[in-house]
Amino acid sequence: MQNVSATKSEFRPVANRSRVTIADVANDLGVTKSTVSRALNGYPDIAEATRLRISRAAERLGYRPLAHAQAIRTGRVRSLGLVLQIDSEDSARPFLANFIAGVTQAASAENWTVTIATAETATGVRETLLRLVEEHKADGFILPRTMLQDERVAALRARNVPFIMFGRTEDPTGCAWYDIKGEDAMRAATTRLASLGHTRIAHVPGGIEYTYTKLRTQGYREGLQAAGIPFDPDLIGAPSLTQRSGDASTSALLALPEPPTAITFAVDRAALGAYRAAQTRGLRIGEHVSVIAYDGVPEGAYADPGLTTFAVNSRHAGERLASLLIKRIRGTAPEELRELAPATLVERGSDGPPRLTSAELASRLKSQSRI
Amino acid sequence: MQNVSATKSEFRPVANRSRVTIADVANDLGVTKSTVSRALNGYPDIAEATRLRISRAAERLGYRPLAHAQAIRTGRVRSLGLVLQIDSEDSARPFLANFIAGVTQAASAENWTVTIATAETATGVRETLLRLVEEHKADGFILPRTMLQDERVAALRARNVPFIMFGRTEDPTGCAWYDIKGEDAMRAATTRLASLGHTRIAHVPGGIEYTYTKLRTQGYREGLQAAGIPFDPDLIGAPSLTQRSGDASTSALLALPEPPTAITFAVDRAALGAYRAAQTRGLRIGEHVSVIAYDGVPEGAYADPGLTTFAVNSRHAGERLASLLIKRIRGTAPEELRELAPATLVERGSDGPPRLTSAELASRLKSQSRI
DNA sequence: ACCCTTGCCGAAACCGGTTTCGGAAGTTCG
DNA sequence: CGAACTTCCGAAACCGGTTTCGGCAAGGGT
Repeated sequence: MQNVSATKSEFRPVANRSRVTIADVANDLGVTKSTVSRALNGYPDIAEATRLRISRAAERLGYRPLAHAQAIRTGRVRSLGLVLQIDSEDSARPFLANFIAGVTQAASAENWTVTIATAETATGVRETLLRLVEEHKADGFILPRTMLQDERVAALRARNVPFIMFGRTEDPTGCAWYDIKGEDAMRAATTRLASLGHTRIAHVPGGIEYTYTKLRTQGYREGLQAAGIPFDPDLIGAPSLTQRSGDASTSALLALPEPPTAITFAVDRAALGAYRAAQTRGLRIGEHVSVIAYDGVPEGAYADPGLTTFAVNSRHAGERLASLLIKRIRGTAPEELRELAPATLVERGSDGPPRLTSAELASRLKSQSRI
Repeated sequence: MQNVSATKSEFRPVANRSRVTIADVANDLGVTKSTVSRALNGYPDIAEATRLRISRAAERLGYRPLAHAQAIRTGRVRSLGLVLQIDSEDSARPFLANFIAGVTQAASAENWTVTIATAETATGVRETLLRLVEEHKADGFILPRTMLQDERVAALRARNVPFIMFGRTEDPTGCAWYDIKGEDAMRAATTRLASLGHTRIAHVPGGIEYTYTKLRTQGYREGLQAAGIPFDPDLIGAPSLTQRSGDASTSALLALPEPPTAITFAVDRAALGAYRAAQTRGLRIGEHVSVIAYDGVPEGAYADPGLTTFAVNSRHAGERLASLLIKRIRGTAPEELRELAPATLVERGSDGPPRLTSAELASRLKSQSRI
């Protein structure tokens, strides 16, 4: 026997607890491993009485199959993969906890687990994804925040690895997805503002590479059209995902010769920046400037006035994504796994009838900036 | 052959791609599997030349060992477990993304993965933890937010499963940990306020069950003592973790006959509630009421004035926790795996010399409430 | 020249399951 | 009553690795 531990970098399991194996169950009953395995996995060639005896014995002895031992033969580790892109500062934060909770809960319900990884860049995400695929750490993947052209989709599609998107994409072939109808929400937001009497309604989009941004902007334009308001490209603000950039974007819109009296935001966080922009100018949100946003972040409730927004249930999204993905892994065709859910309007105080017309607002802003 | 798929609930892997196995590498070189395995795992009884040949061939053929196939013999799945408690609304949110990023990054660096799960209640967490242990889905666990008496610790200790705490606990036997010295931060916050001239300094603690709360409150009291200010139990506010409860807690403190002119908060979120409380009363944070908090949430930077706080680098915490845990799993004694790191002071505008004495503040508040 | 190490690697068992194959009983049917 | 099916389960191979054991050849000591 050679002394191995000197060079070998890793060693034996700390706890080599005598776990009950399938052989123990078999011995206890005087049957073979294969019978136990088939009984527990619901094969039809096992007598019902035997199946009962076996499952009771397994229960009694506290037998738990080892997922990775099964995996070696079945090729299935019973795990869902989730690779998150965590860039510098901003992004998906607020929902993350709930989203993960949803995913893991639905996975647990089927006795699956979730393998999570992160990367900072898009290519980093791709590499990580491929590493997990290579080592088969997960049987399928959830792809959050899909983009119009998504390299993750391409990579997984090419390798024939099951996946589901949280979001949509340009080329839907072979794609399963769950998504929130952000376009409907933005259309509703716009018509709502129009029926309150607004005619200068702006829109501040989110990150341009994402599919949802295109859809939400599209919804805004549909809303405009439905209300008979002509589209004015000047009223599309700078893309914003954070409070800070939302502030900047709003400020720019208010500096327009014909400033908007209402703004729809693709993202709550950006809308929260509008509060600051308004406050700086002595304007009150919901009176001088109406705002409707999208996401449903908790801070929106505590803003003053409360932010009217279309909330998405990200926990539920996580749950649906997990169970759809499990179905996908089990063989359901992707075309049958496409779900869209509405966002729900949370009416608070940030929208109301225009107190000033665009022209009045403009002159008020101009007089102020002279001070 | 029987038709099985009718009853069996799950079936074959979707993609049975011909992956290259250790046998392929062995055949390619005319050696045996065992030689390849030992060469790749750094056993000393393999000639250096052979090792080189083998590792090059493995590289060339694109061989990646299957973690779960290794696990069946080694008992190690190369995965870290993380069970999060996601309660109703509030809690650990802001750091979560960075924290997870840190954990997964350090794990990836060693070619490990992270298995994540969530539960809503403490007992749910325990059950989930035990399920993961039973099925050996992870080789060890990271326990965030440890409490003075923590049932997770007890459960894992009893089963001899490696773990590391993010935080400390009452009985440290067999425990490894990484933690931020919140007590030092709160002491520094208090002495800082004292040296600015404050004498009525309050403290709003966090969740009482957590170890960190006890430590931070203790730090506050040490700071008081160092400044020669007697401790007044009235100045310990109601425990707060959210903006809303921070508002309430601050309001209660300001209603005191001798209100504090400065407040230390165990948690940023709660401190953000103080802004609201102050605004309602026509008070300005950093002038009439000074505030220093702890955590370093991004919103603090955008508050007006910016929140002075002791920031914790939760990403780095995640990294350290992951690498310490891996060491623990590899056999290092827990006593050698205990790290404490300081929080770093971020000076912004929420603290300053008292503009009013406590008595003046009280009378101003009283006159106001009459209106 | 002989024995004893030592270095290096092959053969085979093993880990904990799943799956194939075939055969012994029991049933059905002509 | 015998042949042909069914039903049900055992034996053994298999999955992709790791680890034990032993043996051969080269090297070293006397």
